[in-house]
Amino acid sequence: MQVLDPLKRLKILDVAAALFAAQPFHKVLLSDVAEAAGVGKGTLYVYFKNKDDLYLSVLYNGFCQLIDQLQQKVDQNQQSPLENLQTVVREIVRFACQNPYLYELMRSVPWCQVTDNALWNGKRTELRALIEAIICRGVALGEFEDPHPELTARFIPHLVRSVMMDRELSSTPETISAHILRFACAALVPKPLDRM
Amino acid sequence: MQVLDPLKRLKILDVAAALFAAQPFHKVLLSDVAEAAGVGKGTLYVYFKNKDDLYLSVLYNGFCQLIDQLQQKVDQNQQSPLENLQTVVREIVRFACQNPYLYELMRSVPWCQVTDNALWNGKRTELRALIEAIICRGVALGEFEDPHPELTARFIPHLVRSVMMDRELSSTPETISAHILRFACAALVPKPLDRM
Amino acid sequence: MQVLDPLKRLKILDVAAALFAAQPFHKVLLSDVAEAAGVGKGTLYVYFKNKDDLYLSVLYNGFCQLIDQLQQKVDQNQQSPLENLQTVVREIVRFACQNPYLYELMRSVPWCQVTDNALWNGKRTELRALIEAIICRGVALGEFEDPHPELTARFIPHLVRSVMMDRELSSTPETISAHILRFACAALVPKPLDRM
Amino acid sequence: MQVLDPLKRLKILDVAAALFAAQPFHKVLLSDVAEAAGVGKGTLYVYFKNKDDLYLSVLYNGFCQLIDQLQQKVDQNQQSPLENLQTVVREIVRFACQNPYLYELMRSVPWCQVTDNALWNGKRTELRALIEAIICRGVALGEFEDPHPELTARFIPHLVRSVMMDRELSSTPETISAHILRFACAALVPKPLDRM
DNA sequence: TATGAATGAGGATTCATTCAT
DNA sequence: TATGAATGAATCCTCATTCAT
Repeated sequence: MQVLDPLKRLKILDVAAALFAAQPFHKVLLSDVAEAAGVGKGTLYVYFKNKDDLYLSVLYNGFCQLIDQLQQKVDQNQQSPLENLQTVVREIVRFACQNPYLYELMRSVPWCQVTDNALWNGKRTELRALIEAIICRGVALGEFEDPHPELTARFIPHLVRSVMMDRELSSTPETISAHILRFACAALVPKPLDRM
Repeated sequence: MQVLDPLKRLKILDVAAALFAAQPFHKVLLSDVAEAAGVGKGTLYVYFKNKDDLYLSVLYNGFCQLIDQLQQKVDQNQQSPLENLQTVVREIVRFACQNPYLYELMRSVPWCQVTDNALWNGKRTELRALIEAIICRGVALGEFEDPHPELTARFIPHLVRSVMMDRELSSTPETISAHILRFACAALVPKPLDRM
Repeated sequence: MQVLDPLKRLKILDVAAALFAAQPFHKVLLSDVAEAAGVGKGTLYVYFKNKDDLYLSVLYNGFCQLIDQLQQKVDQNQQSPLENLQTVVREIVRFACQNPYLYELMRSVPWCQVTDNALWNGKRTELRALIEAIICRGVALGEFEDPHPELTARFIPHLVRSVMMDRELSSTPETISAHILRFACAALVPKPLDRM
Repeated sequence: MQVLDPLKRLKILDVAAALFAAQPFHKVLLSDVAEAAGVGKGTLYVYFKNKDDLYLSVLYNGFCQLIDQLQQKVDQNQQSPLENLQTVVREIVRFACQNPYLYELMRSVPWCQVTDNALWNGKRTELRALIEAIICRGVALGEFEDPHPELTARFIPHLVRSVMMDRELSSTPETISAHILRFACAALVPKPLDRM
């Protein structure tokens, strides 16, 4: 869809993200979204097919942002797999702290049946692949040891979420990152003597 | 609330769990719940105050079931913390496999603002406490090593969910339990040489 | 569709017929229909799928009524084809005068795409067939003379409509019937001898 | 209203006639009209006050066209009332075959309450008057016999429409004209002597 | 107690119309 | 003049909830 004013579209996505994450879908009124975005109710329908489409676009947009940021950070500087992993965890935690609502939203498989569901799953896979690639590289270089990198790759984002879910903790991003990393590295980094 | 037919109540909770887990709250119609449970729409209001109450009861019921099963298994036989942890993980995985909808549902922070929200959250805390207690006991006995048992306790249920979420893997409960345990133990069980 | 209270359904159809005929479709508000029928807005949706369905049901209902009345009158008493034709014209005029709105509505092929469109066309055909049968019987008995009974059959209802359309005439039903009959008989009844 | 590009105005009227005739008023979107006419939505408001005005203009335009053609043909050559009637019927049928949508549209009483409704209805009256005049002249000359010329005048256009409405017949304009004329003349032309 | 017909507040969506360009 | 993005009033429709039976 050729979009008229991309900035207006982003503005809408932005305020919608905050609203959708703060309340369940059915409590978010499009009139609230419109008002918060400073546009008319009808304008929402110029940029999005309907409420479901808006919701989905919010999720997709957030996903893309996160992956782009990760990819950029990982590609940017030549780092070891361990450093990469640290970077990824820190970035995810940072993103989750900055966009707690959005990150929580991204948890679930979207229930709206849209035509480009494939596109969607593609992004999901992309994130997993990005993490898995780091682990695999680590295994190849002998830095990591992991019989199931694809499982571990799935764990990482969930570990972040598990901590984010209970906001009353008010742990700092650093504490969270550190604990997750400790957790992940314990499983990945081979030790002089085997255990278990 | 003194209820006349506890079995009918459970039947309703059961089908509601399946429906709530498969779709977001607002797509679950009470008429669907009633039909699936084989009762009249009005009957739902005999057993539950309203839709929010039904939703919350489903969650509460789920936590009670899971915790009861866990507590029973843990108390039952005198075991070491490590064995306890293994038991807990296996039981959670088993529960999640048997009640995939319910377990998936239990993930979320409840957004309904009802009076007995606290009661509800109490159960979630209870589950965490149960796991945390095992870890703390392990630390006390020198079997485990963990600077943040309360964080680790939060991780466990989410690790299970992270694997459950992608059903296409078709991993067996055993595989899942094993990988999660490997992961958790790596972080908890001290090794001859420290790292990090 | 098994209908709950057939009388309520008829009541709704009745007031809806008046409203739909007095104004174009888009000016008829369902809230007006509900109020006029003395029921809640939601009740309309218990008896009809949506606004289009209600509109269509009004038309269909009117059609059925008219045809039933005609069939009854024609079957009732043993009459000659000419007498039958007179009866039919008088009945149509009477119906049109009693239900001017409804009759005007029935003019057009319904534009709502409904599943039982066939059912609909069936009724339309039924009316034509009823009239055509009378003409054909007349031709067979030598009372009428008509190379195209199927065309003539189509004319009759339109002749009525043509007169009904301009209400300011305030001709009596009798005048209208008489003129239409004179018109039709002139074309149908063979003459060496004058008639009427 | 002084209009800059009369051809663009006609183009709009043309496509609007087709759309209005094919669907009820409320299903015709101005965006559809604009697109079909190859102009911008705003342009419609340059040539017409609003949607109602466009609709009315379509009808008015149609009547003007038809009446102009008829008047011209009737005035053109000195003819007997019977010949005039034949000309009129043939011309109406021709017009209806060439502008089936427009003609079908002209059937209805206009429901828009606009100020120049009168102007509009005047044109309809004009058409009736034109036909009535022919019949009256015939009666005056003793060629016709009709107690209610004003009723008969109303019949003619509707007879045409009644045949046009069912396109599956695929009768030629000639067949249609012939049957209508047979019908009309039967009622109008006095006989001891055979007619046509 | 169990029911489901009736309800109407609430919210998504449409589309004629405007106006800055 | 021509445009089409933006608008919001208008209205259809949903669905949780009630209550007479």
